[in-house]
Amino acid sequence: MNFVEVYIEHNTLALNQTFTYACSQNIQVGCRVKVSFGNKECIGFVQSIHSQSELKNIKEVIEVLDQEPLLNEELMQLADYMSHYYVASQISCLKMMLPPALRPQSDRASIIYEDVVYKNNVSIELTKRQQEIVDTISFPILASEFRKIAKSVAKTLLEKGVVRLEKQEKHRQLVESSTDKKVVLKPEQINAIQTIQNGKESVYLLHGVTGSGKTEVFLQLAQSVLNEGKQVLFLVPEIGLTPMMIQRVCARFGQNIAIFHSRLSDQEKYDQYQLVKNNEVNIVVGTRSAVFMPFSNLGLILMDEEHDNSYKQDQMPRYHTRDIALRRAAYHHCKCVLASATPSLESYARAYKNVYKLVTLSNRINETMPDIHIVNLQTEHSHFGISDSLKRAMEDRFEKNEQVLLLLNRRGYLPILRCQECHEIMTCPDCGIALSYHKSTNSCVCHICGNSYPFLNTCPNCKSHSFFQTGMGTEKLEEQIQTMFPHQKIIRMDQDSTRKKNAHKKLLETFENEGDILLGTQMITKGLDFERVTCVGILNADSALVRQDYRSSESAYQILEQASGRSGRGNKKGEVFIQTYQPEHFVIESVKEHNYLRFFNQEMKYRHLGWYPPYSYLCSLVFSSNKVEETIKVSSDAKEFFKEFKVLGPVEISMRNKQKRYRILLKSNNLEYLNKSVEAYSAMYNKLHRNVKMEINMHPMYVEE
DNA sequence: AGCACGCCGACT
DNA sequence: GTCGGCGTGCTC
Repeated sequence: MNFVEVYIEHNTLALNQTFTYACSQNIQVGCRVKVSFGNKECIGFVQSIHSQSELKNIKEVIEVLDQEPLLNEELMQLADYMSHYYVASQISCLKMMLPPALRPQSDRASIIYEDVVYKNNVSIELTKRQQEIVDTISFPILASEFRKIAKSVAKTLLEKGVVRLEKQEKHRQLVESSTDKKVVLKPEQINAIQTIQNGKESVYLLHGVTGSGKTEVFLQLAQSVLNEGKQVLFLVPEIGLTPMMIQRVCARFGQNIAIFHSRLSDQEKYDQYQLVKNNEVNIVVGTRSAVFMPFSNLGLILMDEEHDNSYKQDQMPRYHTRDIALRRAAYHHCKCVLASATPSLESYARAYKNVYKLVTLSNRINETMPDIHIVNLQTEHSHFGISDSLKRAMEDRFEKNEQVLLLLNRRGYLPILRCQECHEIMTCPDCGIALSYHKSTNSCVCHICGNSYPFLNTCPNCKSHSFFQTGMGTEKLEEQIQTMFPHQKIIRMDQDSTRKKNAHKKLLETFENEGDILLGTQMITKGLDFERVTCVGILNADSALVRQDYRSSESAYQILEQASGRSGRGNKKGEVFIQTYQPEHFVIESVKEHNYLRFFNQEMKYRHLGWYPPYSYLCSLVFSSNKVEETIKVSSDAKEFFKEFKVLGPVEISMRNKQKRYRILLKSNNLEYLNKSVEAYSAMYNKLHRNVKMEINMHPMYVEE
């Protein structure tokens, strides 16, 4: 009889311990089991196996769900590391390692099968038509395809036993074939490739300006690792935002690829996961969850746009893909290349200190950086949010049959609904923040929780019917630009217009073929590469600068620099117009000069003064409950507990779910001690207070919330 | 987390 | 007199 230590599938830190069950069958660590827990049945995950146990009243495992372990040694260890490092429950980390279809909560993978037609090796008299069909088809073939071709004959052929049906796991084809463009490398690119290939260092920061040909460097590095018979992991931020990157990787490596991202269905994720597990592919391209793929022989990790915030998960476990990637690279003794035109301060600081090896691509392939014009909105006239100089530039582009990109980082029609009578703002009942008006759905939408309410054109406070028309989002901008340029084709890209699957791709294709203006939110700043785009307009550069967050300058710089980088990527020189009320801001000036180092040095001074990362480690604790006094009390107690650290707060932050929230922020330069303290507090806390929820975020990307 | 047990107020 | 509120304790 074996005794197994099992994590119970309940995503709570209060239950972050193993329970012992007896098991008479053969079982291995990393398998799922069905057990009775309390008075109900639960799925558990086997963490360890022992031959004896001190406990009495041990129940027996009801059923062993997996014959082979779902996770290997490496991934089991990784889950354990994550759980401690991010102070998350073990089971939540274990779940992250698996595609949804295999996660402990689901009993069995709901694997979809499909019918496949095989030809039998028999000789039977056939009619001319039947023979013709059998000859033209190349077997095996999908049953649906077979029926399409054979039509009425299909049934007969089956009955006669000429062909047979077999069930097979359905594997969807995600890789699209496209043609690879051959590229001649610039000396700078060759140098970068050689530095990385010949280097002894394990982590590289590839700082390449936008349009410097980072992708080709990736592809060449990948190729040489593949030639050694090893696997490559290629991480990208949001898959929808980097369709061009995917296309190029597919074009180069064809069928050898698995693609993994959040927009796949559970079944598709399972398929792609199996491709890796069964060693059927050697390259994985994917977003942050792809970092947990079951590699057996990893040879290289490439992380594109390493600064991107979508690499940090904002639900338990709140991991950062970069941390995991570095750890996996260390385990597999392989190199990890972090790349960006606008590296995160953390990474660049490490490269500065030679913890990472810095590799720089400072020239564009076409040798010309776009000209940046700063438009001072304090002095220059603007109409519909477009300044005169930007308007002139746009008219000029349309005459030359070139394209324009407009960035407005705010979706919807009106960002705020303020009543003209009582000046009341319509707010989200759950989050307490202003609702945006969306004209397309005639509704008020909360951009935090996503809830939407029908717009009744009546102020809930004073029943008036008139609202101020101040500010604008992408919907309104689209409308107004269309009146300004009635003959131009405008494509709007934001969360609302890209909700459907593949909407991204379709919009971008339409823009490339027949569009004149692409307007959108942040999502148009990433990874787009259109030769005819020679003008980029950033309409509200200030909105990014004014956020109350220690990282706001950094993300503002990233957005502005990345957006600028979309201009003039082809043969023609590009221009960028940045509209701002603070033209002298150091972020704006650094972007104007294309001077990352200036931005870096200045921002590092501010971080040093405020003792923020990379000079310190942060941990945010957010408390919430429906009892305000108790929440305040608990958060103050927490501050007392952490009195050896620097603690900011408690401060009230925006509501969630109708509940007020209070946050404290811990700062320390001793990561290990901070981590141990938070873990100890968490273990204690979950037994103590159950009516006040605490959310732990180690190394948060935002603290303003 | 989810459920049972247990002790107090407002109801047929 | 009971129904049901949620504080507390436990789950191998």
